[in-house]
Amino acid sequence: MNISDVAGSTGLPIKTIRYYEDIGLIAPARSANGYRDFSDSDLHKLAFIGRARSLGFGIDACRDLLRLYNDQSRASADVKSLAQSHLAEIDRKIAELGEMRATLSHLIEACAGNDRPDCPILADLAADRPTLDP
Amino acid sequence: MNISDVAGSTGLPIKTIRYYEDIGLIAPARSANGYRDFSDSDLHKLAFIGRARSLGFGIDACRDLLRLYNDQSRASADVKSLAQSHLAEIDRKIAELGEMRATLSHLIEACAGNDRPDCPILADLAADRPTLDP
DNA sequence: CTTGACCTTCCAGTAGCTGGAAGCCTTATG
DNA sequence: CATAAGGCTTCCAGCTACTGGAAGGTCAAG
Repeated sequence: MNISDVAGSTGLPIKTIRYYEDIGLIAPARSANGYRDFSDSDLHKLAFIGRARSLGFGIDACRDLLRLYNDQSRASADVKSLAQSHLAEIDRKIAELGEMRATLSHLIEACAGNDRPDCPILADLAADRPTLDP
Repeated sequence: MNISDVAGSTGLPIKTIRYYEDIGLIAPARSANGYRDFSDSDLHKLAFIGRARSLGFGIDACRDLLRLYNDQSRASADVKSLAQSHLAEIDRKIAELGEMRATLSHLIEACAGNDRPDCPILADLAADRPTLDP
C-alpha cells in the first residue's frame, strides 16, 4: 500500500503520515524503490491515531494509548485515567473559552456597530480596569 | 520605567514584552545604557494588548485593534465586526471541544477502570468505525 | 570592589503539522 | 522509445505565541 492509499482510507494528509513516521508513531516497511509500503497493521494504527487525535489527545497521549492498546496485560484503569486527565483538560479549555465568550458577547452587544468611533469594546480594552459591571 | 516595572503592572512576563517589541507591537525608547525605557503610553498599549489577548484575540487581531483604537475616524462597526469574527471562532472551538467532551465522557463512563484489560475506550479507537450508538 | 539583581541579545525549542523545492520512480501515451 | 504527468522521496523553512537558557553588560548596596 502506498502512502496516498493510506491517506485516502484514513483521511489523514500525506504530510501528516510522514510526520507520524518521523516522530516514531509508525514504522512502515519500504519497497525496493524506497517508497513506504504500508501494512494493514500500519493502516489500523494510523486510523487509531487519527481517531485519538480527533478526540483531542496529544501526540504523547496517542503514544501512550497505542502502547496500552498493544499491551495485553494492561489495566483498563490506566486507559480510563489517561482519558480522564484529557477530559479535565478539555473542560478547562471549554471553561476558558466560555469566559471569553461571555465577556466578548457582552461587549459586542453594547457596541452600536455604526459609522461613529465610540466603541465600548475598545473602551473596555483600554480601560485601567476591565469592565466587570453586570 | 524599566521592563520589570511594566511586567509588574501589566502582569505580562518580561519575555513576552520583549517579544511584543520584536514583532513590532510596541516600540519603547531606549535609555543611554541600552535598557528599554517604557512610557506611560507603552504601558497602556501593553495593558490593552494583554486584555485583548486574554479575550483570545490573536496577535494580528491585536494589531488591528490597536490600529482602530488609535484611529479617531474609525467606525465602531469595524471593531464590532472584528470582535464578531473572533466570537464566531470561539464558538467554533467550543463546539469542537464540546463534541470531543461528549464522546470522551461517554467512553469514560463505559470503562470499568479496573485491573482487567478490556476497555471500551481502546475498543472505540481501534474500531473500524467509531462507536456512534446512543 | 564585589555581590547580586537587573538588563541586554541571540539561539533553540515547544505542538503538530504544512508548504515548497529538488529530484527519483512509475505509468500512460504518441 | 521518448516524454510528460503524476506519485514518491528527502530536506528545509515557517506557522502561533511564546519560553528557557546562555553569555555578558549595568547598577545599587555594603
